[in-house]
Amino acid sequence: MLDPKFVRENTDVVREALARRHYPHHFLESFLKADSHWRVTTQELDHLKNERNRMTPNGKPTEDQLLVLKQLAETIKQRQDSVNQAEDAVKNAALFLPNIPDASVVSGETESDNIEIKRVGEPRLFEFQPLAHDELATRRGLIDFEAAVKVTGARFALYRGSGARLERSLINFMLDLHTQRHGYTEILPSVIVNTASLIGTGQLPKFESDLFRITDTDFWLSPTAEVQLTNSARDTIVHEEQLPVRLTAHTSCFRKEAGSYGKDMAGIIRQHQFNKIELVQMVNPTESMTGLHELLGHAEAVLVALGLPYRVVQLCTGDLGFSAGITYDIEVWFPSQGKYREISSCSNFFDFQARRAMIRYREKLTGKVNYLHTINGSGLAVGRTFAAILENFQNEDGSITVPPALVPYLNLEQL
RNA sequence: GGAGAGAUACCCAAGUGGCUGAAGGGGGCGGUUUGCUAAACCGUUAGUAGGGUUAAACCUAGCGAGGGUUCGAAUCCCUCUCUCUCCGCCA
Repeated sequence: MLDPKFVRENTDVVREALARRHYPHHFLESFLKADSHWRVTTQELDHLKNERNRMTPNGKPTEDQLLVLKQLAETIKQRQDSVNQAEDAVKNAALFLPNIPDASVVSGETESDNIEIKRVGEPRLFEFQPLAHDELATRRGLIDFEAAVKVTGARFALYRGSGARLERSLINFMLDLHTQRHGYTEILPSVIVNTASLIGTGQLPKFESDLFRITDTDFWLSPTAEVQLTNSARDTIVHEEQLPVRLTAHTSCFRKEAGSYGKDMAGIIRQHQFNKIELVQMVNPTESMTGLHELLGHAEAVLVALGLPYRVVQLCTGDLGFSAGITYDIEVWFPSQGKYREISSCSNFFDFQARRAMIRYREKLTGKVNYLHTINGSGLAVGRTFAAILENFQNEDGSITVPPALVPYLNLEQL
C-alpha cells in the first residue's frame, strides 16, 4: 500500500508511476475522490464528537441537556454511517494502487523490454539433440505424469524413485546453503493462509483468480511462502537491532495459472503445485537496495554451486509485479528450448508490503516507529531446477549426471 | 464436534453505566542516598492510528475484533477470533 498522505500530496508522481506501468489511471482518480470525501466527512464527525464530549456532564444530565444531547447523538449516528462508508471506499481504493517503480527501473511494456544484466556460465554444446526434461524424466522413470493425471489432473506431477529423491535432495541442498552460508533462519509454515495475509503481501484483493480457495472458509492455498514468511511478522514492531530478519522456507506453492492455457503444458515448468525455497528479508529502509543485491546473490549461489548456466535480467515497468518496486529475475538455461527461463524472481518492495501488513521497527536512536522494507526472492523454484538439471546434464544415452554438489545428498552419481 | 472459563497498557492485575484512557503491583527509565554494587525512598513510564499545522497547539479514536442498546459503554446485549480446562474423535 502506498502512503495515502503521499498519494494525496504527490499525485503527479503516482500518476506518472501508473503510466509507466501501463496501469489504468482511474484507480488513482477513484482513490483521490474517495479520500477527499472521507477527509471532509471525518472532520465533520470529529467536530460533532468534540461537541458531544464537551457537553456531556459528569453526572445525570438535566432535561434540557438531555434534549440537546439526544439530537446530537442522532446527527452523530448519521455522520458515522457516512464516514464508515467513505472509509471502506478509501481503503479499498488504496489496495488497488500498485507500488511505485524505483526510479532506476526502465520503462517498458513486456518482458521483451527487460534489461539483461549479466550472463553466468556457458551453455553446453551438445553433440546430440538434447531432449526436453519431461521426455528425460519419463524415460528414466523419475516422474510419472500419467499417474499424476489420474490422481489429480493436468499440471500436477508424481515423482517416483530417484526422481522423488532428487527433488528432496534439491530442497535440502538449498535450505542448507541458505541457513548455513547465508544466515537465514529456517521456517516450516503451513501452506494454508488466511485472507488478511494475502492482503498483507498484495496477492489480494486484485489477484483472487490466481488463487485456490478452500470452499466455505477464510483459507487459501498459498501461492508462495513469501505470504507466510512476511506475514509471520504482521502487526509487529521489532527493535532496530534485530534487523535484518532473514527467513527461508521450503513449501509447496499453489497457483491456478488461470489464463495460461496451452503454455508449458508438457513437463513441470508450470504446475498448479510446486516446491519452492523462498528467501525473505525484513530490513532497515536505508539498507534495502543492498539487501536486494545480497539476496539476489544468495539465489544465484544455488545455480553457481550446481553449475547451471543462467542470466540475470532487470524487469521493466510493464513486467513488474503489483507490489514490487524493483525486480531482478534469474533465468536458467534450457537446452531443449534454446532459451533462458525464469527460475527466481527477487524484488524489493520498499515499505509497500510493510504498510499493508503493518510490519514496523523501532528506531534505536529516536525511539520512533517506522515501516521497514521487505525483500524476497525464490532461492530457487525446485521443480524448475530439477528440470534444468535433467536437461543440462543429460547424456546421449538419456542418463543424467548428478552435479557434484548434489552427490552427497543423493548418494548417486547418475540418474 | 460438545461443555465451561478467559482476553484490560511492556508484564501481572482491579474495575458491572458518567467522577476511568484506566486503581494496585512488577519490570524499565531518571533521580536521592552510597567508596562501588545492592537495598530503601522519590519521580516517571499512552504507545499507536487518523485529522490538523511550515512546525506546534489542538481534535478524534482506542480496554481482543466487529456490530447493537444508551444522552453517555472497559462495564449491558449480539456475532466473530484467539487462549485455557474437561469430554469425544484423531495422524
